[in-house]
Amino acid sequence: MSTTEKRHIDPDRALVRRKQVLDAAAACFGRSGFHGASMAEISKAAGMSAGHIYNYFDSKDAIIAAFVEQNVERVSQLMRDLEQQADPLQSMVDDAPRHVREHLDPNTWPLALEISAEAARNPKIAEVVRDADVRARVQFRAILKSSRERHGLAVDSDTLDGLLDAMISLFQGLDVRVVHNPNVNEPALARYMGIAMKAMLFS
Amino acid sequence: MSTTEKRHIDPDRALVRRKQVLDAAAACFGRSGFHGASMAEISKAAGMSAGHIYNYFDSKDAIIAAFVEQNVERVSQLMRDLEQQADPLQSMVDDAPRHVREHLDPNTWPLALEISAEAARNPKIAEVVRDADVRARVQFRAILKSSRERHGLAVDSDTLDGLLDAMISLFQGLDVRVVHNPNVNEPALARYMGIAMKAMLFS
Amino acid sequence: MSTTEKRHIDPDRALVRRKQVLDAAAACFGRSGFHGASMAEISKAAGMSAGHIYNYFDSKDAIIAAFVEQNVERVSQLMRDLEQQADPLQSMVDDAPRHVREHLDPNTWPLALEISAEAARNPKIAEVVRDADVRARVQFRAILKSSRERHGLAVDSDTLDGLLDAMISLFQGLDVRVVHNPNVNEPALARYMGIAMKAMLFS
Amino acid sequence: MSTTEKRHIDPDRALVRRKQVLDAAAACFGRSGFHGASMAEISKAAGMSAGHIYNYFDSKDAIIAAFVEQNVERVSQLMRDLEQQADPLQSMVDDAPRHVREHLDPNTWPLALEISAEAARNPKIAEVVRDADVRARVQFRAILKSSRERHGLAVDSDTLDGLLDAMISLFQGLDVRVVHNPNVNEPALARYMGIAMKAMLFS
DNA sequence: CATGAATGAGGATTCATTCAT
DNA sequence: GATGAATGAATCCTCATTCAT
Repeated sequence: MSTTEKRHIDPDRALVRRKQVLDAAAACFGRSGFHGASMAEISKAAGMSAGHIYNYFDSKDAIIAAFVEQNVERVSQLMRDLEQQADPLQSMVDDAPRHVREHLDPNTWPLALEISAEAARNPKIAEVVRDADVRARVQFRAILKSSRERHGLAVDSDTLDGLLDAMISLFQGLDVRVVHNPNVNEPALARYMGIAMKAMLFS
Repeated sequence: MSTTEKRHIDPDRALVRRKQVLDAAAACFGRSGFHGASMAEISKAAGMSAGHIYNYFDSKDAIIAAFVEQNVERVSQLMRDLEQQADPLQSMVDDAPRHVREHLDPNTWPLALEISAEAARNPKIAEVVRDADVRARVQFRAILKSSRERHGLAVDSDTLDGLLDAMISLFQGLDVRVVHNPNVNEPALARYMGIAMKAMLFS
Repeated sequence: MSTTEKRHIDPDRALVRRKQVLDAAAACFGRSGFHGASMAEISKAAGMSAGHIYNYFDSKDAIIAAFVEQNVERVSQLMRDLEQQADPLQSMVDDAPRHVREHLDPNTWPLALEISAEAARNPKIAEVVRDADVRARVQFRAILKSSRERHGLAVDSDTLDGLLDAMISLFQGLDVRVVHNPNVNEPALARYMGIAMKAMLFS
Repeated sequence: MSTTEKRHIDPDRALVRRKQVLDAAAACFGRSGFHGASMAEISKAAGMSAGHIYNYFDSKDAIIAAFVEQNVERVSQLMRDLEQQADPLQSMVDDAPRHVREHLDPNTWPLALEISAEAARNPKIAEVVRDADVRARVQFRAILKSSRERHGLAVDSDTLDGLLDAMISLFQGLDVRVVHNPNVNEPALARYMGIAMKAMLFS
């Protein structure tokens, strides 16, 4: 998954332009979805002619791919943050409310859903998403392993596999949940999320 | 629940035709997504001319809406099944592996995701989905309430709110998870799902 | 090179429509060239919406290919006519004026040129054109061989090769010539064409 | 002959630049045709920015026109060469094989065809091409006249008209021929070309 | 002189929808 | 009821051309 698509004389300016487009795309994608957002819509939001966008991206699909790549990188950042914690297991439980709040943020979840839905049928996007997932799981697994060892808990492969995916599933479910129930009782939900996490992490 | 779309001479035949279309649509939507599936594709799958479909549905959006409505009803059926159990709380925990398996079935999750993503941007679909969710939560809440009372557990409103959404979130997350990690370790995941559910349901 | 592109319930009507499009295309191609003619232009000339044309042709390129195929078939017809003659060699010489006149017809040559120019860079068209040329040469060669044998002239392979291509070249040159000199002195030209042909055919 | 396109500080440098562009254009036009070659392609081949080309040419059409003009001048050079010969008629016949070889050269004929095809629909190009043709015919006619007089052959206007166009036609046909039959038997063809030329020139 | 970023009109193509039969 | 021919608006994308630097 390439980082720079075209050669430009001034790479900084080009990067700014690419960001402009991706930011505009984020807004449009959130509003209308990948397929609902037209290049015209995106170009207007980016303050740039539609034709010019093609100096920075090969196609609309390339914009979608770049956008997905960018979004998918945020998970790795999360992992790095978690790594810094003294006791990651406890931190996760303690930070549950914050993470819940973030996952319920209406600027985030429509895009997360859109990405997953797209990945479900677009193999190119699926690849991006799955590669990122592999990387994130590797990081997460290492964190869980060392933390659990310190707590004297099991760290066999199956255990880590299950814990890993169950934990992530719990959070990814939030993005879906809020679509179906926008009036979710956040504190109450966070409390139970904490209960579930604690049970899993320390079993 | 907007069922009466058109007037027909023979309502039974009309119903058969509508079902034909919806079944075809299900296949096409699963393969190509709501926007990727064309009316031509659907009409071919339905063994019916494209034009004729418009005798049963006002528009493609109407087909999507009807399809979503139909899909969303399956949750209610689940609730009714659960209601029949002697000890629903324990049944849920015990049945975790089966539910996990079902949610990881590749015939199901792409559509679940597609529906959620569509609901995130199409208000009409959002309404359908949210109405169904309200109804499902009412049913689920009643089941949880009576079961937990029998177990001497708290049944205050906040508790039920949180438990409800956390439980559903956990399962809805599976549909997303499998997209990102198609090689998920199912038994291991099911085990931890069970742990999380048990902790939540009996807290 | 396929003959029927799409399936239609009424093949006759479809054929009429295809012909409509090809006739319109002929006019537009003659006026503006393959690339200069837009689908909008063609559709207007065909009395049919641009979108509808795609029910009969896969793409604009397919229209070009079909058009070329159709044009290229006329040479075979010429060969069949020639075959009927009692003394093909003499007929060719005698009919020189008529053939010259036909090649100078302004409805014909722009398209012949356009086809050759397109074949020079479009491999798909080149194939069509070359296949037709092979077939035409096979027919022409047989005619020349038997006629020359009857006249007691050489019919070795090289002789036929050279005679063949030189004869065709002479006529194909006319299409080019008339572009460069639209005021060509037709009878005078025809006379010298006859001289050249006679010399070649009977050497 | 419209040479003075723009005013430049250093006319020599400008001429060099124009040549750069025309050479690049020749390569691109040969590869992709007039319409297939983009300004971006040409500018890259010319080692010059697309924008800068517009300091030397008013438009892409102006480049095409200049390119055609330049190409079309080569015929005059041929005439001058021919003029130098002791017996031009015999020289033509003798040099037939060389001329055939040159006309079959794949670096030449695609452009000749492209030019003729363009002239068939672009009046501006048609004018350039026809003007050049008039001049070439004047030169050729003078050569033929004096040579034929020396040989005691007819030199009336009609005779020269016919001979002229038939001779040129024969050669222009080669450019077309080779597109349709790339495996042309060159020596055999040259032999028959010689036969035809001899018959015409000395009749 | 020279660049290449930026524009915007125009092109091919798709597709939901209509309607005569 | 049922067809599929027909429409036309909308979409992505290309490219000649301009212009600030």
